[in-house]
Amino acid sequence: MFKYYYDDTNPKSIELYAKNLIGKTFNEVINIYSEYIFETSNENTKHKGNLGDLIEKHFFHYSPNSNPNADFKEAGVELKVTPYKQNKNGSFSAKERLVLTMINYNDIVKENFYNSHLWAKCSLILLVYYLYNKDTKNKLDYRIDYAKLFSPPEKDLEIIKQDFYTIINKIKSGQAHTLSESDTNYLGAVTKAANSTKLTSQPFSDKLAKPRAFSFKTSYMTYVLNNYIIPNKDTYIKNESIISCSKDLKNKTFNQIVIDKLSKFIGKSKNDLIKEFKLDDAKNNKAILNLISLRMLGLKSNSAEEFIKANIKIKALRINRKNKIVESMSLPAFKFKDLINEDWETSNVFKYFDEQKFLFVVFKEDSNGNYIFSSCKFWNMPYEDLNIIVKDGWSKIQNTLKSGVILKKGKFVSNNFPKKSDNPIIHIRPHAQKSAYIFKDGTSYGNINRDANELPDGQWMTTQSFWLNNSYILDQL
DNA sequence: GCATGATCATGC
DNA sequence: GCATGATCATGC
Repeated sequence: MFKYYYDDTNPKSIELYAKNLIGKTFNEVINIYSEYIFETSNENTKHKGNLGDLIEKHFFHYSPNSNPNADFKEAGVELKVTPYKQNKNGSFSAKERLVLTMINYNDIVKENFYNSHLWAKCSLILLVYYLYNKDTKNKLDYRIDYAKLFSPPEKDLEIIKQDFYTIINKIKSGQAHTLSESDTNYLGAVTKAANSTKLTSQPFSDKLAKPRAFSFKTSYMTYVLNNYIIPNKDTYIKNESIISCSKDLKNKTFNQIVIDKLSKFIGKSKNDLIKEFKLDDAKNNKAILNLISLRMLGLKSNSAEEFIKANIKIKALRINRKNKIVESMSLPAFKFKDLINEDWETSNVFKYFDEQKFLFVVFKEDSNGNYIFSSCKFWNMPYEDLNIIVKDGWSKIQNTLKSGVILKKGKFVSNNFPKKSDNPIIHIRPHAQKSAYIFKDGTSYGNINRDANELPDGQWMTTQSFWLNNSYILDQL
């Protein structure tokens, strides 16, 4: 038998043994390595930790546990079995965040980073990646492709520590109930409960909070996957970094470093900055303010390592002379048939704002019509805005889909979806290259397949997306 | 003047 | 060619 063909006090030995998993499906692993008779009925297929438990039990031959120490205590190694996926364009992403350990609101405020359970769970991780495929019916047929030890690099660790204290400080100020994953950069506080109604107490407020766990964000894990796990990729490109050295993070937070870099340029006009950075201001370059923002940060491209890991989008905003933000801000387009079947907590809109951070770079129009760089700020949607106001707007849009969309032909096609004025934060609007419709009477126009998608009742409508109201964005600055 | 519907521009 | 970010422009 294969029992104990590894030294559980030695990380390298555990990793070496784990390499036996590579190229095998979970079923094959069980057939080859299990010393038990495997009973499928015992495996609750809904339990997410399931595949990890399976590897612990049938491959490493120890009992699954949920204690706060690392799985291989002597070696200080934590085992994580986690999915990745292939995107439409061929690239690979982590499928989900990596949950590390529950946050005990009452205890965590007494801990520091290095004596926390979190550190025991994330200092050295054996990452076992399997390829997720939505067409594979039986999870046991997923194939394991990588098994590798991972420790967060020094620079990442500094940011993770900052995230840890951001979360702790929010708990200390009695705000555990407004925690959100997008509050932080690499380490997030993700909701973790059997159902959304379960709540728990917090030390500095009477308000009950959702139970949460520390996790590495999906965006962070995608970077880890592509840069530390998948070996020797042909396409490997070293991303630019904003932070050159981990020492820089000892005295200042990542966010503060970014703000300081940008702030040096406050007061300069768009035209000043175009000259300064020798940019080509082609007449209709819609990305010029974004490009300027990148250059102010010392970046050549829109792919800074830290922004990818933290899921941060740079948004250049224009405030005109009347003190209005010129445009609302679009989200990725959605399909009606997806939206109508969604629940709020797993909806794309919720996920987007729960996970997305923004760096707003604000340009204000002066009396001569010049846009002047005036301020910048990191932003993520506050918990209650998302879970009360946006949720309400989202539900009403979903209800219109359920009760039936009425399209009215004219020069423009109008509809009965809730309007911008019906919700303080979000509205929906067309988002396609051209408009395209199929009406109830069978008439149609436009490139249906490219620009429209089907409504529940068989009509087709120009593809829409959610937008953040410009008035709301202004309030957030 | 602004909301709403529509479309342009860029990067992959 | 598509997805997404950014902006235009008509009609109320």
